[in-house]
Amino acid sequence: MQIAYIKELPTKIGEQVTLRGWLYNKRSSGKIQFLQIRDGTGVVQGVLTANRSAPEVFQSAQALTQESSLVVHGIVRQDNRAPSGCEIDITSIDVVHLNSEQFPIELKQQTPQYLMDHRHLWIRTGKQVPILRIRDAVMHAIRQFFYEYGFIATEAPILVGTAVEGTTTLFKIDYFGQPAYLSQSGQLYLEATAMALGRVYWIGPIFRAEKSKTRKHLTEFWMAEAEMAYYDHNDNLTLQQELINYIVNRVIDEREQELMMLGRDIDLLRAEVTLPFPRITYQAAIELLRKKGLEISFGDDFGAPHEEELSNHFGKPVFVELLPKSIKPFYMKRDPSDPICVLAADLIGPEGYGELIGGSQRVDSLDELKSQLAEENLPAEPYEWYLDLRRYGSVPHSGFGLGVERTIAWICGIRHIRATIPFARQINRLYP
RNA sequence: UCCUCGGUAGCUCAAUCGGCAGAGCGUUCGGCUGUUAACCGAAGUGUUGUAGGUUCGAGUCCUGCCCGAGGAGCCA
Repeated sequence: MQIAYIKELPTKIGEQVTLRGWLYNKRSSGKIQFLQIRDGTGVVQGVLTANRSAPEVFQSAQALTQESSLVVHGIVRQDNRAPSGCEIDITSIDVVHLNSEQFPIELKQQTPQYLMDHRHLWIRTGKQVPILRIRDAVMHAIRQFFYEYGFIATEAPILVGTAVEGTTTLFKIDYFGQPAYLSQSGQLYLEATAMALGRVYWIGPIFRAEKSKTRKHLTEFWMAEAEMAYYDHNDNLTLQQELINYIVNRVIDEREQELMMLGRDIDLLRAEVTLPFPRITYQAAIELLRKKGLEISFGDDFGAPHEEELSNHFGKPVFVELLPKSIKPFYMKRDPSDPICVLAADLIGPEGYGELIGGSQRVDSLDELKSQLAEENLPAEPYEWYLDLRRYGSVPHSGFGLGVERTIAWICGIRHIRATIPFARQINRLYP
């Protein structure tokens, strides 16, 4: 008897198969039992009837409890009543582990706190499996995109001695008696690697000790960062929109069933990522927002209502570019035609998912970098290695960072970012 | 750190003006051959977050504290 995964059952109609998984749910009508079996690839309904199944098999099935693990042998049968188009007529069941205690997650509504407290079990149920399968596809699509474009996968350290942007709060740790921090960005290191390898990327964990308490923030999250030698601001934006377009289309191809289980409007998603994405200068965005009655003036950073308004106005991911230097970090290159602004852009996601990407062309001259460090009151010494990149073979270069969890939340159409990662770390959440 | 709302059975919630602590789900038992969060019948389930205060009487009103949710700021 062949071992099969639930996802591939539609191609095995009429065949005898063995499934290895867990009991998701059970419904029984006395002489007929419906067993919802899951194995991580999907859910299928197994059927047992009193007069066709062996009595001992029928009886053992009656004793099964939610989330008990089992190996099921049976024959795949096409059935239009089943959501996946097929069912399995069970011939025998090997119970691997019968749960004697009640499974803590009910297939009903529960509070976010309860579910997050039981995250290790919650991830087995409902929408959590499709979400995590979509996360897998997003991660894979990012790697595939960069691989196809000839980028080199690289790494940046997680333990660092200096802050990248100075402003953001860092997690401080003790490193053999000297202070160290958990990285809030791999960017500076990727700039160095890009000078060695040309075009590089990585997907790595990022740590921010901000006491943010919103649906868009985690204290530990994943960022896909890329850095490209000889790319200018425009090259940067072109690459970014192609990446987003690629990710979304790949996920639709590979995880259409999961998106439908989440009730995602796939046509809308497809329409949102048609190229090119709109581009608006910061200056024009301010004017647009003021025209719409929002309070904001030049030099202000966007708040949530501003992002949402821009997002709704365009109905697509939108680049806001040429932002004031005053609200941006020291490493961004000034716009030669308007030195108040920098050659940077934020990509605001549609449907209110906030900033998906932040990127910029980097300062490439030593003097300029030194003076911008001084402007931010940052000491030069810890950045000497970074300054070296401008002393030896400096070239124009650009890069960006993509927030992986926000991207997943948008693609899934789920409101809160905490469900897009197996174990979210938030201001009041370090367990499980 | 700030603002708003909340904490009652294992879970989700109700409890009118301050007057006997309730229901659904889950669980257990019984019934049902096509259920999709199955359904029907029966049973058990409480330190009302916590510490005080007001009152004949507090889940309900007042104060402090704890915890949570949403949002702000900051950001991806």
